[in-house]
Amino acid sequence: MQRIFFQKPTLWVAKNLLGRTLIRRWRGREIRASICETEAYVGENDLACHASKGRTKRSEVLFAKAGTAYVYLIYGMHYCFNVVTEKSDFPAAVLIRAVSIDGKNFSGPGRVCKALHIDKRFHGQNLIKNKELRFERRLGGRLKFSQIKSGPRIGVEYAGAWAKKPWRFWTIGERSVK
DNA sequence: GATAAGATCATCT
DNA sequence: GATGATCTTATCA
Repeated sequence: MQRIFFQKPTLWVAKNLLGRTLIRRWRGREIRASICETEAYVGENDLACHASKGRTKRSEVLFAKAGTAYVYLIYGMHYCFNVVTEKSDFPAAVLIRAVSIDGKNFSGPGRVCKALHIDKRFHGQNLIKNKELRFERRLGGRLKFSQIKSGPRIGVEYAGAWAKKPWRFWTIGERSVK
């Protein structure tokens, strides 16, 4: 996929990633994961976004070029995989929350990373031309708008009004709620 | 089935 | 020293 895709508005990217395939080359195999749930984190004003505290060592990568991987560890044991969006120096990203592999559902950022063997080695890597981890161009037509649902993001209650924004997107039939 | 607790650490204050 | 963009397991009903 081209960088220009990720340079578009984050909410657009989050929606348009649904139904696309993420391909992970691992030990000579190709793991094909269809994306079924995403979340958008947009800018320093978004209190749920890690960049809301400014440009720090942790959030630095969010300011990088669109198409860069943002991977971090949470709760001491789970990795979360994001793709940086929009223009450089504007901190925004899309979190991959759930994928489907061989018909099996992996819901939750931690499980997605486990299934795809993603860890902090990918942090800061450019995914536009990456052999180990890349997005496939869509094969069929684009997902119908009616197949996409949205709702508030998960686990960000502390973000006040920002927590209520319907910036989580999932495909119908794949909802993975807690 | 539902809810609660425990794990465990990089990053920020 | 506190705290998460969480998941698994245990303990209830």
